[in-house]
Amino acid sequence: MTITEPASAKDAVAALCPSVAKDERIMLVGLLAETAARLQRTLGGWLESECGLPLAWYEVLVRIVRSPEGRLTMSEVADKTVYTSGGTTRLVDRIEEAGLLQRAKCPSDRRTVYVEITEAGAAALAAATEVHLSHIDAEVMVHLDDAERTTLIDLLTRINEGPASCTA
Amino acid sequence: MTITEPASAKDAVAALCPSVAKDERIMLVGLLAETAARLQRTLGGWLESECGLPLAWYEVLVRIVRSPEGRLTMSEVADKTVYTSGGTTRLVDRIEEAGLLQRAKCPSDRRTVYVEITEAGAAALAAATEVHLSHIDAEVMVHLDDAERTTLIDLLTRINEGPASCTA
DNA sequence: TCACAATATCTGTTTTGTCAGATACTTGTC
DNA sequence: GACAAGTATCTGACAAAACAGATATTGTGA
Repeated sequence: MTITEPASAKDAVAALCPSVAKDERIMLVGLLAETAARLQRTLGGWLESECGLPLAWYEVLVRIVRSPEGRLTMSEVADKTVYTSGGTTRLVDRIEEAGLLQRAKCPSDRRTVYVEITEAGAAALAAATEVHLSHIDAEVMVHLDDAERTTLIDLLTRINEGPASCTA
Repeated sequence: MTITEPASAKDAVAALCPSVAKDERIMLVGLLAETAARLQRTLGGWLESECGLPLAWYEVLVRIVRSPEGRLTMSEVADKTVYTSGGTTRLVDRIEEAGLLQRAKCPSDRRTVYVEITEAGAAALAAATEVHLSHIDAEVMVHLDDAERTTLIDLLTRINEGPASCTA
């Protein structure tokens, strides 16, 4: 009979602590999730309450505008927003129903559906951007100078680019 | 009568492009969301398929182990994981039902509920950590050297710390 | 050309999380 | 001590997203 009865879970935890709790790699992944979630909560809440535009919709509209063709396929929207195909269908359904974007046929491949922004969507995006930027400045940019912002974008871009792209 | 009929939405988009599509601040917020979501998809998928432990559960367990007392209140879990209080109640319900953590009473305040890890939870956490770390190394750390990882943690930590904490 | 694998999107169902409000407890004031 | 205000957690109803599989279309090799 040992003495480990009362706080055995705590002992197990103590054994874990150095390896788990302080590992920078695990901290980084958790911190990334936490930061993104917190920004989505705060910035998204303000954007929606002040503009009536959910942040998820904003992200879709921005990515369409950003694209070279001014339109994306459903698959591209799904990939860029990291939703499943089913989730994308329904998200686009809602935004389309609100009149901010529209589906269009692809003449060369009848499976493909293009997603384009409407005039109302462009107007909503422009109005929301002004509000959004002011909140980003107040909430995020006060913590970063220009060089740090660029660094952060660079590091995140590299993480985001998936499996190591180096060949040699 | 103007000539703006056919591609008027495109014109509106063109007017937006410089200000919206290329603004580093908006890119940063979108990139942060995208990166976090992508990692949750990939790392979370692997963790769950190989260990049966959802990433959201892992994050809760890690934060409990990381805490000085080895336990958190429901409010603290909610704050650290960026869930609502209701969402936290249900998340903790599920993890508790799986036997990986347990609620405990707070003697000094009967409203407060402590959340502690169980032996099974500690074991699951230890097993999952090994798997999780190998995937983090392969998916994330190949893109960053040690200094960059530290920089990234620093920048994210500052963003995460909410409203500017400077006083003068 | 026909069968068959691959691709793009959509749908039925279930899980997950939010929101608003309920409940239970504590604290400060009179 | 009683009351109002504040705090911590939980619950009911709803919305959003995942998962698995269906449907339609395209590309490919015998």
